[in-house]
Amino acid sequence: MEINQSFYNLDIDKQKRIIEAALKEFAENGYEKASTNQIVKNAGIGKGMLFYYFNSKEDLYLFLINYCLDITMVEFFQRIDTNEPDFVERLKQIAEVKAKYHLKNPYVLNFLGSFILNEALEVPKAYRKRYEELLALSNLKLYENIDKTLFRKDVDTDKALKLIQWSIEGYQNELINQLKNQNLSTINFDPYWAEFYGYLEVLKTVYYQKEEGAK
Amino acid sequence: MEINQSFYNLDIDKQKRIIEAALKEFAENGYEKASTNQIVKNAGIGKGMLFYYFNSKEDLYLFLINYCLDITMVEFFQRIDTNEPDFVERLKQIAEVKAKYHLKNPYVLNFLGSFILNEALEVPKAYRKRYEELLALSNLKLYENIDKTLFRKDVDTDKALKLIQWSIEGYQNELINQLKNQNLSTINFDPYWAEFYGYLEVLKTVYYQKEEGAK
Amino acid sequence: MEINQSFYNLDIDKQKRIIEAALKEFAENGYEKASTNQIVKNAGIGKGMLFYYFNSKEDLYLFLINYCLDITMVEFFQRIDTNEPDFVERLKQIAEVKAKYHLKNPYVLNFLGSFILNEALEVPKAYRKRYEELLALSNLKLYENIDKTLFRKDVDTDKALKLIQWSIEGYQNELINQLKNQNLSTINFDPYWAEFYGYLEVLKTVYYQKEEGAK
Amino acid sequence: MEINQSFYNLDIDKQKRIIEAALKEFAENGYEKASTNQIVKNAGIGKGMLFYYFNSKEDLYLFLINYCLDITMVEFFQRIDTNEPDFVERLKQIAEVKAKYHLKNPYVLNFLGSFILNEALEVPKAYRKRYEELLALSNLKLYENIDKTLFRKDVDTDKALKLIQWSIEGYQNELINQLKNQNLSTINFDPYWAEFYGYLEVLKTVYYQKEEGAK
DNA sequence: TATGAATGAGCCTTCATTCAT
DNA sequence: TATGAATGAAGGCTCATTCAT
Repeated sequence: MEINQSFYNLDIDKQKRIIEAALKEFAENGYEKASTNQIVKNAGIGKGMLFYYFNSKEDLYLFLINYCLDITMVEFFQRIDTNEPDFVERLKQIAEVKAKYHLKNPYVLNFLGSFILNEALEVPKAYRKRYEELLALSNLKLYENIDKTLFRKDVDTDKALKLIQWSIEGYQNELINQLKNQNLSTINFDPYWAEFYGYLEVLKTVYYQKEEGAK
Repeated sequence: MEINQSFYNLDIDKQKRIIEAALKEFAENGYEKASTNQIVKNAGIGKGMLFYYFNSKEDLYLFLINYCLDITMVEFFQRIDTNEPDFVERLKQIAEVKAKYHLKNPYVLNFLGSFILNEALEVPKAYRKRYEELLALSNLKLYENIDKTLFRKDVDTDKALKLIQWSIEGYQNELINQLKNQNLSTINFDPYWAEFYGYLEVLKTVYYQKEEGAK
Repeated sequence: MEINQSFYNLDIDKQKRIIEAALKEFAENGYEKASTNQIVKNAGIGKGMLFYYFNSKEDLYLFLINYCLDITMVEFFQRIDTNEPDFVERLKQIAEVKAKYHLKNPYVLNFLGSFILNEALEVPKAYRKRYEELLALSNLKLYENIDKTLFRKDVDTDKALKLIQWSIEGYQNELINQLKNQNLSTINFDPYWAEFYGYLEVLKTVYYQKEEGAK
Repeated sequence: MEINQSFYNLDIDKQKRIIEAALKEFAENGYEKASTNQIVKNAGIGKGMLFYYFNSKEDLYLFLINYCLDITMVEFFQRIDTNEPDFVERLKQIAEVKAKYHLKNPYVLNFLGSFILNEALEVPKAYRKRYEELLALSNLKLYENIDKTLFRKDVDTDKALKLIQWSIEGYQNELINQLKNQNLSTINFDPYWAEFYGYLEVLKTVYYQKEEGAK
């Protein structure tokens, strides 16, 4: 279950090469179809070393889950600034952090996505738990310190928060779907951000109170 | 490409057992990892029969796509009544139809989901096309004959429609996630419907105009 | 080991259809690769009947050996006229009988050929023995009543007989090889016969004594 | 298409065991029916190694074709001395070379024979071509530098050459047939050579001119 | 008799894992 | 440490044979 310490004694570069090769292979093919042969070939190491470092394909997979959760924690959640009390603005900020994180770690999100869907492998409870803790943290980051007085009074604010969140997730999913088969590095994202901000304005208009001073 | 007619001569029950076993295996494991051995074991038929009926794993998969698209057409799309002009009410109706369809055909939706994601198998264009036709029909069923005058004038109505749709999809996904590992037949869905209707009311409140006569 | 008598109660036509289908399949593919499915399809009978008549693929094969040996006896050996005392003329006659027999029973010779080569199946001794009896008969037909005085005195006549026989077999094999992939029914055999007769004349010239009376 | 270099790093003995096992299996059963299971069992190697070395059954087969053509070139054709102008002596010499080659490489000739007959596998043109080049070389080695003045004038010399060649092939085939099921290493071939030389003398007597000086 | 659906052993091939070097 | 050769279980699929109808 534990990986061999000697892995950490490798060049950082070699570690990275191995991890990226594995993430890529798992993200693109899923757990079962992923080939350890392909991984060692792409990583440029001998077949035996993969199993020396990680014992088994399964342990490698579990290691990667932890790795991705760590990365996500550091490069995503810790960068979310919870001082912004405006919920829609908060979501906007999160979207921006997420975009950077995704560009920097292209396989991580896909890998985590495939991990959630994966039912082929019996993932130990501990890993699911860590993931759920991250989800909980996600909620905290999302709702902590939000100024609910901005919302109109004639609807339940918690419901409103959820509806807004879902709207935004829906937009992002649709975008991901559209861009799925394109080369991300060649895309000009500006129009998408503009469109996104347009939607955010609508959300503010319908869910927030009319601004007093504005009148 | 064509399946063996003798399959249709089987007990309806046996046909169902085979189809369900295959849908389940594919939905849970994806095309490549799905094991025909597992399917025959779960279906309780001999090893050779699967290939006698369906020639190959691939043809079985394509058969299932068609089967699921047919089911979905008949038991989902054809039951949506487009006479209802109120968008939120329309969504409510669709949710109800979808719930029945899902309870009756528990693996179909999962399978179709896995089919969309599948990159392992080169699915013939015709199948993708049928699926896209269904998606187009879906839009028709969703937006056809909707009364846009119900919406408030200070936001773009098309944006509003999208935001509402995403909200509702978000709610449904969250629900599915929560209920994923429970035995559906033992659940009392009433509280969930109540919660759902609550959300719909909020959407009406925020996105629709104040009703004239009400004042 | 014995085939089911009911086979003989079938229409002669149906019997023929089955036998020809089986001979063709075995001759073209060899014992192992021959498909009983293909045989029943070509014969136009149900899968079960083949095994009802012949018990097993192996027994069918053995039946066909006997059948071909019988045919060969009747349509080949019995038609060779051993009154011709001139060895080369005898061989010429045999070649003509063989050609007719081959045209009438296109698969029989190929099948017998494949039977001799076959080491995949342990053919019972009895069948090999019958085949060897036929070979013995072949020798009889070939050498019986031959006028050895025609041969020159300075070489061993038995050796000469063998050498002549091999020469002719060599010619025939080469011809078969050349014609292998052509449609026999479209070939004009006359030039080949002329060439063959040319070789026979050479054989007479070199192996026979100078004719007395001719001088 | 290329075989794994590691095959060549094996003990020569192990290489031989594998090659011989494969040649035997293919020669005796043909391409389709030959079982890779049988080959690995006879070669005493693990199931996966055959595919590690040779990728596929087909590539193994193609490798063997090349291997046999190489062997035949080196151990058969290159040893034929075309300085001997006497055709019968040439054939005698060829027979001796062939015998050595056959004893040293018992399965090669059988395998090549089965390769020619093989219709199951679409053998790449290059292989057929190499084989045909060998056949062409064979003709060269057979007829090059032959002194045709030795032959009697009253028959066509080319016909005579063919008839002689067929006679000798016939003798060899008959011999092979007779010895087929015996253990070659225990046979004393001397009497067969004596018999063979006897036949050669007859051929000289009948096809050559009477020697001038002898009279 | 006659059919063809049903079975399961065996086919070639892949791949995670082990181990000699 | 590091390699990659070696193993064998499992994969999809075929096919002679049996059996319910």
